[in-house]
Amino acid sequence: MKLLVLDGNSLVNRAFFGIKVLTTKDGRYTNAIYGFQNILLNLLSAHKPDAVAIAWDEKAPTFRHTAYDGYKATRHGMPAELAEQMPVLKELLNDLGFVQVSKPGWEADDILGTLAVACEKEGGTTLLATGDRDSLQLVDASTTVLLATNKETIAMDEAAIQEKYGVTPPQLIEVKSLMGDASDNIPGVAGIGEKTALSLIQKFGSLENVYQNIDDKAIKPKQRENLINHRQEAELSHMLGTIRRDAPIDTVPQSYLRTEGDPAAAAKLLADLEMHKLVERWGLNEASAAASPEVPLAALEAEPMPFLISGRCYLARTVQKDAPGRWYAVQVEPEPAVYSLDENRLAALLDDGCTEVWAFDAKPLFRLALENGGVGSSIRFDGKLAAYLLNPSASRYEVSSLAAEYGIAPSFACEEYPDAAVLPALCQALHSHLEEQAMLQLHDEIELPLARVLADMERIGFSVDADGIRSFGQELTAELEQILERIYREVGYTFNLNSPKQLGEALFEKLGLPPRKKTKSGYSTDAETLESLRPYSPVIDDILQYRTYQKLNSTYVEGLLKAIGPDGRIHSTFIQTEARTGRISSTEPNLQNIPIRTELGSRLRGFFVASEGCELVDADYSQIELRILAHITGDEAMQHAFQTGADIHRSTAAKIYGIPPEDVTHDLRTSAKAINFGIMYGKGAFSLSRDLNVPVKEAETFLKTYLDTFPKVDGYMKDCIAQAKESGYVSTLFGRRRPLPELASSNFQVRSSGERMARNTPIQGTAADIIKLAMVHVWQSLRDEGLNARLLLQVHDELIVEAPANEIDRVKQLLKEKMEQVVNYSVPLTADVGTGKTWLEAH
DNA sequence: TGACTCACG
DNA sequence: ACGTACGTGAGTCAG
Repeated sequence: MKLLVLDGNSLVNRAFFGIKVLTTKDGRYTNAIYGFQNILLNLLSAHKPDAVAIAWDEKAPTFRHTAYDGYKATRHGMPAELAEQMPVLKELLNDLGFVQVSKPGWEADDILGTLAVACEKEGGTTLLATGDRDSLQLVDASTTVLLATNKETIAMDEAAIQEKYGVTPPQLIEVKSLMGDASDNIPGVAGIGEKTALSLIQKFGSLENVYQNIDDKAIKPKQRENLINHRQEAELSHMLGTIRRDAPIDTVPQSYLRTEGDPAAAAKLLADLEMHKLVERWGLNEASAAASPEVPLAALEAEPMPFLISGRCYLARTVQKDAPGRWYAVQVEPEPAVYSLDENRLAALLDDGCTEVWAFDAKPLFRLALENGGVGSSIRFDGKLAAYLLNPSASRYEVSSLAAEYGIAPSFACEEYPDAAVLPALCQALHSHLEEQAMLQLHDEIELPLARVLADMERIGFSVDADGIRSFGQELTAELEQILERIYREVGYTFNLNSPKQLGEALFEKLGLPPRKKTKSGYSTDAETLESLRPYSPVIDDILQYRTYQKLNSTYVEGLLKAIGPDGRIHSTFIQTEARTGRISSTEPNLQNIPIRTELGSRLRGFFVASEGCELVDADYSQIELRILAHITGDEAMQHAFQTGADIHRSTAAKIYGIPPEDVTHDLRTSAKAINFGIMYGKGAFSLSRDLNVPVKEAETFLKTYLDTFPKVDGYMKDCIAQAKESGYVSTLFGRRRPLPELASSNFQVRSSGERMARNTPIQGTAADIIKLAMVHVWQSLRDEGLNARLLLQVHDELIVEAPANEIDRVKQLLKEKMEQVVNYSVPLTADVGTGKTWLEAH
């Protein structure tokens, strides 16, 4: 018999603190329930026990508590977010057929100890799963502790404990009675820590024997004094630290065999907790199907589409790793049918004029249509975009998991395309949710048409001067070699400069520079740290320069060269369902972070060029986020500055200091600029003071003056957070939502972060909405006017168009007009337009 | 795979 | 007292 015993309280704590935020749609916390199941499932599959017992602490007072009042007095109560999950978890485990055990006055680890003894008596073995090192004392020939750490689970048997601590498992009690345990309020002997305690027990074997040999010369005089003075505490600690093995519980190992439980109830509960994947992992699929009302199943096999569908059809692609899957079409009326589709049929369907296409992931369909001379005019709905709008925080959007999430049951069976059976109902559910949440317009007028624009941008690509990039790379490589040689000479040995760990050792150990910040794994060596070390050694300048050059060379020169297609152009992928604020992102390669802030880096933009006979037209919004802030808050002073075309940072500085704008010095303007941006992100006095190089006190006053000067900004931010706490989400001016479960956290850090997201998302998100809508308008106008100019790239507040020479003037005008007129707010939007042969010139 | 660093808005 | 600015993606190291 192999018995697995879980220390429920210890593991649920690990699960709770290990997973940041996880809630159901209506705001119930589920992270501990989820994490605990993960741990349990992993244990089951790794160790395949015959029986499982899950042990829980019962509420205080515990047995050992009564013996010593200080015991556990300092242990924090369970956070409310965890406490609310406990009864649900216990119910779930019960439904899953696990036996749970607890006893008033006894702790989970006493139950662990008791069961280990019981199992051994029967000739079995026991695995004790816990996150608490205390339980290591229970290890013996038939008992192994599976110690869950932050990273992994380590199996600790007698040999492992001997190797790690140099003592036997029972001797760990002796060690602890000397060193104590602050978290458990076990006093130990003052002045004796882990090192001393271990070496004493290694030498003398037990607490008692230490006192028997108290005059031994191995014990230092000071330690001897402490030992003698605190003998009582040591003996008390010994009692407190000994896990009991006689808890009055059922000690027949067979009692812990897993029962059938109530699979239907478990499936229902998991569905309610929105943990649809876990239904499958627990093997409850049939139970959940049985629990749902019977549906007549029409068995269908996919067949090649014999004719054009007229009416509505649903399109999706099979999910497979690292490759695009196969497209299939689902028809509901007049009879359910599933068809496999080749590209020709697909392209025909997308513009046939008598079919309405509801797709899941429309962008590749738009691309296919565009490649075949169409525009995808039949595409009306995209389930993936809908799912993103409904919850932009998900990490992926897939038909199967969304169907489970939205409670969709298969309406027929299709072996070849299992998702086909839920696709129509899923799309309909997503559509009605969008409607309920007033986001249908966002889908119809922004996201779906934008998918077509992005498909076109990906298809067209951005022409680059490959030779130029290569020779720039050679310059960098040559320079890098020299810098590297100098650095090695100055440090005195060669090492891997790309390794922050090795660099830290070189700087702070070999050269003895003063360390500043610490990271989780050693010394911090980021640019800010290095900057502050510049006065100490000339090597710092070289390292900073190396970093800059290395970044340019590996990420940009090498990265971009790899991405050039056979047509000499770079075709990035734009992801519309990634950013939680509503922005789009760019990958493989990322064209939204090409350097510009330094002269050297910006040279790369010179290699992004217009094709033969064309020029680039670049337009970027001026201060779009601050303008949105001015509009959204209704602050008259800020609005006035934008309405009169003033320099916003100068005018902010003038208002704050009560001086005429012309008296604003460069430094004052810089501070105003920092605070203007800081406000939107929820920056505090601490970091503002660091940015501006002034004392925190001064930054505090400055911040307060700002908020007094712009009271509506202050009011807006407060309202924004209060409203978000009330509703659980924030919205942009276009109605795009972002749920913020972090706001309900009792953890200061998590909650504060949620509050900053609540301040920033409406602004960043509204800006994203605006430029997205502008892109749709620009793309459509270029088409309508029969121009050959093409949108190439969006960089959050900037659009880049490639236009034939004869279209330049019209395109400049069109871009500016469409971008500025996309909304009519209380402050004007302005776009600055430039042209040139390269991106560097045009911007 | 996660941590670190750094490029952009 | 907490820890200290929002949102991204990519290259590199090290366990």
